[in-house]
Amino acid sequence: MQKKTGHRSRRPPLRDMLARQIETGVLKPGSQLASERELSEDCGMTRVTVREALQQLETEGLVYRMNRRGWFVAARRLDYDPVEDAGFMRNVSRQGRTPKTETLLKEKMPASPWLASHLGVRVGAAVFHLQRRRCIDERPVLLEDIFLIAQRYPSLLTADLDGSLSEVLAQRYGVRTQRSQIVFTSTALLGPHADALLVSPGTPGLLLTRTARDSDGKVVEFDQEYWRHDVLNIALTTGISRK
Amino acid sequence: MQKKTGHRSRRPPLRDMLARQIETGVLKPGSQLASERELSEDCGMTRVTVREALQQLETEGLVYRMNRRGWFVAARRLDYDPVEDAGFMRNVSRQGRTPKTETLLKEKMPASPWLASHLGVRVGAAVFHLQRRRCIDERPVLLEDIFLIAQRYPSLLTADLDGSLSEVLAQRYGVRTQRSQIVFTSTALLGPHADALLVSPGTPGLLLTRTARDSDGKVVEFDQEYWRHDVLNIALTTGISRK
DNA sequence: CGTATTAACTGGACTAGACCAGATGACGCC
DNA sequence: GGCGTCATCTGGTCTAGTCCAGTTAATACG
Repeated sequence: MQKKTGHRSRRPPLRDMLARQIETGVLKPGSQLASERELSEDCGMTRVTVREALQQLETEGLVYRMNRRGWFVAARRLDYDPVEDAGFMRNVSRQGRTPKTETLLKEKMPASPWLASHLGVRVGAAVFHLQRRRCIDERPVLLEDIFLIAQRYPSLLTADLDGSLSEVLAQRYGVRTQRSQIVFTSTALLGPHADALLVSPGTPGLLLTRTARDSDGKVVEFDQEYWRHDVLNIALTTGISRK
Repeated sequence: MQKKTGHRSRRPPLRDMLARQIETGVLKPGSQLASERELSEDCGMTRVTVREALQQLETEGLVYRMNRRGWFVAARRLDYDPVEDAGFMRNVSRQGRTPKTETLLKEKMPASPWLASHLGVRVGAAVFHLQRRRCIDERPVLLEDIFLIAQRYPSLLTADLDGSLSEVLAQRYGVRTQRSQIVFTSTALLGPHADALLVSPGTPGLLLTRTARDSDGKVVEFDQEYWRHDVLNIALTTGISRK
């Protein structure tokens, strides 16, 4: 009449072993694990079984993989406060890490129906599309697509966009965000997003959608950020009184 | 010199097929998919491959499984605003769904070092521990562990705890939350949490940790909520001006 | 008629291989 | 010294099974 003992036999022995080694610091953040084949030989199990254990640890956020390079121990998560948003660059350096931004794409395009509804313009209106990849300590963690109403920001694409976009908007155009609507959804990273973040398609991820508006309620920017799921803690303080 | 065509062969045909059927409404929310074995025969692939496709859809949040019962199409996600938190019961019914709460456990226990630091009491102090499971439309979506300083709430465990806890605290003890500190972390649902939510261990999940304080800064409650990852959208509006 | 048994499901875990494709570094050629 | 080639790493995908453990519904028994 055993209820918890042994009845699942020895299901997660590799997971537990690695988890322990990571938590006790035997395996250090950023270091590479042994290859799947080595682990399977050492533990006397199939590669399929090893992969299951690793995928488990991946969804726990303890390890991550780089596409055909191997498995690595995950670093400490970044705290992100969507309410008191300090901007990526500032937030990352404040936590003792090294941020980097690459602009992968900047283009002018006509608004699709979906985009038009988010930006509050008519379908087909000219829209700037920026795609940026951001890294922490040289590791890609986030791919973002930013959409702006082209007419509001003449010759925006000639500006340096590797820093803070909101600073550019404020200094060159006098536009300031007053209110942001933010939605977080857990999702999977697929196709191009997975490629750009050096993860394999299907890895868990976090989608942050942000609509920023100025004091007139006009859309300043519409933003979709695809994060690796193991990089971020969303931390916020709700304050003041409420009824 | 094909770059995207065929080079990964026909990798996600089943995933795509099911995703299309779900998005176009051929498969309706809550309905059960064909069994893994059936799918593998129909599509001429191994069960391993079928499972990979299903797991992919699971981390996307399009389908979910119940532990040896089968795979089902996921329902619409719930919007949750941590800032304007209306409470689980009210929030769920407001969105046209049916909430339910079960209290699985209520006990008095001594504070571990970890708990003590979160509650601001000394190690070993008496603490109430409540464990509740909450459902939407009869489906378990959330398991929460609540910890309270026992001394603040005499005979709390005799109260009805299947409703709003904050109402009980307000009405019986005059204690009101003024400020909450909230952290969201994506994680995996393991062991007891997975069992209670009828998911298989290792499924992606969302951990919400909340520390609620009153106007004196004293801890009202400390709370850990394990959510199924596919149930929730975290939606909030950051407002008012900031520099 | 109700209850207990059981058979036919479901997914969960695992073995033992195969071949493909991107990443990397050693090596040799110019 | 610099550059291209190529063998050998890595994980990614897949086949064809096996056995185990809960779930469920049909069935037979009292």
